[in-house]
Amino acid sequence: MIDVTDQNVVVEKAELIKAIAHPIRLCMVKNLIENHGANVSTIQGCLGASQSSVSQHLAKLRALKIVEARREGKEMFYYVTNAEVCRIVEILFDEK
Amino acid sequence: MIDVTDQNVVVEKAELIKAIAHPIRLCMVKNLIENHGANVSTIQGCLGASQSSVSQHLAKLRALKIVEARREGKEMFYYVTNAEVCRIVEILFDEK
DNA sequence: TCAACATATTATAATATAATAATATGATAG
DNA sequence: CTATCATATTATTATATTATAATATGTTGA
Repeated sequence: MIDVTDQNVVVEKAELIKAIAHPIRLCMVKNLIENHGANVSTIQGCLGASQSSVSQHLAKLRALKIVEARREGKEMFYYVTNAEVCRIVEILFDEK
Repeated sequence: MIDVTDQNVVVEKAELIKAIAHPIRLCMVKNLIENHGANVSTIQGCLGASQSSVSQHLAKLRALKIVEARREGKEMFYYVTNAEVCRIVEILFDEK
């Protein structure tokens, strides 16, 4: 009666939104969407967070394929690659 | 340069999605939306969770006004009252 | 009134997440 | 090659979340 597939989907979706359910990460994702990506120092500048903190939060977003990064010389350029997350952020910050 | 209002909005939104960023709570909300509400024993039956666990998770959802409850005799009837959350759940479980 | 049912609350222990500090890696200019 | 800049990783501690167990509250029928 309990569909295990469905259960797994719920767990996965919960993990996905958990990844953006933190002020720093949500702010990062929001800004990355608005600005079509940015490098780490820029992201850091916007928030008040430490280098290590920003990097660790980005690692979590990367782990769930919410963002990806490409190297640009010394810097890393991050951008959002998850359409579902984009839609959710849109709903959250939509001035209706 | 840093808009405190915006900061607060981000914190609030992060709290909102954090409330549904747990498998049990996400499953509850999803089912409550699909079934237009339910009483606690029904909710409990669907999940494998204990009475106490279900009740505590419902309390969190209540605290953020994601759900409300009305008494119906001995039972409590819960239903989702947050439109934003409905839209997010819709996106998450939409068979595209 | 009281037993039982449905649900909520509280306390506590287990686990997960986050912040901080220190160190490591990779790229480039010189 | 090496110093420096940009970022990542690791270790550790502080804090928050969760599950479990026990107890409390409110409702109803006998």
